[in-house]
Amino acid sequence: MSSSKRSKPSKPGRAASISDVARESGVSIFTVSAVVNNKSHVGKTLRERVENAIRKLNYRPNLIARSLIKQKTQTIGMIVPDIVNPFFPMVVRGAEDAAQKQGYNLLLCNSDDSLAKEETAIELLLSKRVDGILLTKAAGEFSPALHKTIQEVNIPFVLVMRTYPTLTKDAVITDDYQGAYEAVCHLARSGRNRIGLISGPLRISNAKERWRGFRDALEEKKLPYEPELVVEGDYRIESGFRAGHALLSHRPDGIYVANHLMTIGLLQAVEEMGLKCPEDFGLVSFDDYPWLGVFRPRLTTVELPKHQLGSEAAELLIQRIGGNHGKPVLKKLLPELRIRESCGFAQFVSAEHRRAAPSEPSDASLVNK
Amino acid sequence: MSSSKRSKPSKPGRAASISDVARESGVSIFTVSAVVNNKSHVGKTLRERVENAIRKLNYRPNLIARSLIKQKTQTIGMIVPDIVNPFFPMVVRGAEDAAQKQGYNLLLCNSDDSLAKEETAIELLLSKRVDGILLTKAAGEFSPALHKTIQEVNIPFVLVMRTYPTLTKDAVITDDYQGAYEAVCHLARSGRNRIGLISGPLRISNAKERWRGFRDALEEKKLPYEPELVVEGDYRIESGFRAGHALLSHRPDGIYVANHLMTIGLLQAVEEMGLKCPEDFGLVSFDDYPWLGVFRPRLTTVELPKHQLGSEAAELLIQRIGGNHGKPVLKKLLPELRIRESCGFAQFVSAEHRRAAPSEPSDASLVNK
DNA sequence: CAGGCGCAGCTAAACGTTTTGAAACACGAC
DNA sequence: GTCGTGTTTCAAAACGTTTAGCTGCGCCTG
Repeated sequence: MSSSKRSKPSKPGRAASISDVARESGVSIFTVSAVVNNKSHVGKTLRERVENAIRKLNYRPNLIARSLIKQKTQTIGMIVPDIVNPFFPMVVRGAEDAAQKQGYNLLLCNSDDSLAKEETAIELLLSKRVDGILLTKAAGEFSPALHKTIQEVNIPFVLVMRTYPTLTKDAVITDDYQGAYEAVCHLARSGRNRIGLISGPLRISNAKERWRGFRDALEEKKLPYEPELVVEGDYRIESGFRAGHALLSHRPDGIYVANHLMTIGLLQAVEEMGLKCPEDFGLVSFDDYPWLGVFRPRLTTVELPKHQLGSEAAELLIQRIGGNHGKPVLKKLLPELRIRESCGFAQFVSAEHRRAAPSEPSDASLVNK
Repeated sequence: MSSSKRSKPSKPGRAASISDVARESGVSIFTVSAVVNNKSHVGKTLRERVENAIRKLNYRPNLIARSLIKQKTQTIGMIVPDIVNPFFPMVVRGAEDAAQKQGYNLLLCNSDDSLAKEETAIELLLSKRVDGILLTKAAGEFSPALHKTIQEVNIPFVLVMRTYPTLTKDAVITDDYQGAYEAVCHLARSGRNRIGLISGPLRISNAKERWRGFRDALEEKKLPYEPELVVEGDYRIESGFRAGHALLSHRPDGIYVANHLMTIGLLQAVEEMGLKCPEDFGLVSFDDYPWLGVFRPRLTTVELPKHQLGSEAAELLIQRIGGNHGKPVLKKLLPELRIRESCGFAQFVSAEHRRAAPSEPSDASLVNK
């Protein structure tokens, strides 16, 4: 056709580019671009010529090139300790839903709570020029260099689920203090007075908060704080098992466990030791999951709004990306005590509690939607 | 300094670019690039000058630009139905581990088993020029246009967990026929002879395979195939619950459930109906999870190598990306029957089974090509 | 001292877009 | 005829890299 001046012959194996379309339809690159991003400035006949060429060549705009010039990748990086920990899939899903809705994609990394992996992941995400990062901090402290990088680099971070003291960044977390406080109060209400705690690693912010809530609730209820009834685990099953053995040997009559995985471990220890819940001790755990429906006794738990955690974090991040600068925000989501059988007295306490806080729809309905 | 010819003044808000480093250290862009990718051609003094400048400016190579010219993004797209379905996190993790190890990242999408979302996701990933796509096909058929695109586009696909008949692409799946077959044989061995099935959606390849395994095992064991004992669910909890009610009303003495989520639903139905497992019926479920340790009775399950599924798929994909063209491969991973209590006769059957099939070391060695 | 050969380093083209500034053209108004 | 005013289209620069091809330069060989 009219390819006299510039006849870049369109490399063989490659996908069609904008200039291929331009050549095919005999217009300039500019016009094709205008059609693709449907600006209004293009005349009807040309527009149709271009659209035909696009269909014919199966042209798909190269978003890498677009990212390069627009300095936006429409991608956000998300770093979680381990997607296999059942807590995180719902958080990631929340983030993905929110991101998706606003035209962003999620680049997912697992840190295994290792500082080295975390650092590698952050560096990589920065190099890939993601528009923002959602970070559930690995246990431990940033290296000074990384800390400085994060503070100075121009892309927004939002901390998810775990705060970090010296970082002036947004964070979306659950009110872990409140959750633990309610859990322990519930144990006390159901008549327990030697209450133990299986805690997460205390250098993780939410473990610390849950510990504080535990301690303050004891104090409030005028119950003793017995150090041998507090065991620090690492949020994994095995540590819950070991902690369970250690703790139960002191015969507490109530236990609050700071996450689900450790509860699984604890329950195995309980069985090995031939103890009964709720007869021998009351139990309140954190996090609710659909499969808890088949546990016996039915576990009383403090449910955290996992999906919301992810979606609010992503929304906040995208706001920042959009240029909303301003003071860092700390958003705390409210947990919800779900009273079932593992503390005994279900009927009585449940009724009392229900009066106080009308039940909200469960997010079990969110599974698999 | 020596910026007489080209003094691009380095935009304010932006991250340092390679030309900033070049200007700072008084060398050409080429030299900086050589240092960054440590080619050997750079002299010691210059190399140090450049390295200092890099540190000083906190330079981080822009991988978007690199991707554009290298025509490689070092990113692979992964589409799963729903990361919240507990089956998938481990698969995703397997893929991420393998990808990570070879310098790739994972862009994660959820399709919710919706064809529309699946199509959108694929189109987006193609536009983002990922180097390859890991796809767990949504239930149902590709649109003709999409099917054509996938076949013709130049980037490799690997199907994960679910095959698709008319697509000549690699696939990594589990041997679902074999798994179901073993599950049902185990039920028969433990004395059950009216065995029911709660199946997944039969238009999903693995549900069909599991159904076939079920049917053939019945035949092999000379047991009747009773249509009212076969209920099709959708792999979700709620459908397992409904299917359980329907199925149990016909009083089977054995049930094989095709996935974990439906098992949870079934168990709720079982309780509502006041039935007992394994006394009233034997149960074999698919997929194993840590929390199954607290279910009573302990469930006999067919475990699928989820992590391996993801990692092998990713490795295969990366091979294809690396230019290994060749006939599409179908890789089937072997499932593993884990006998516990939910069929009764645990001791006896377990011993018998062990004699029949001397235990092999791990299922990594059982991969058939 | 000419010729050849590496080597260190440079220039410039390429990757596929968006976007700026301007050209070409038509149409009225003065 | 001149001037403005749009409208439609274009050419070229920019984004931040990699890399092919080239230039000096020093060193060895004869």
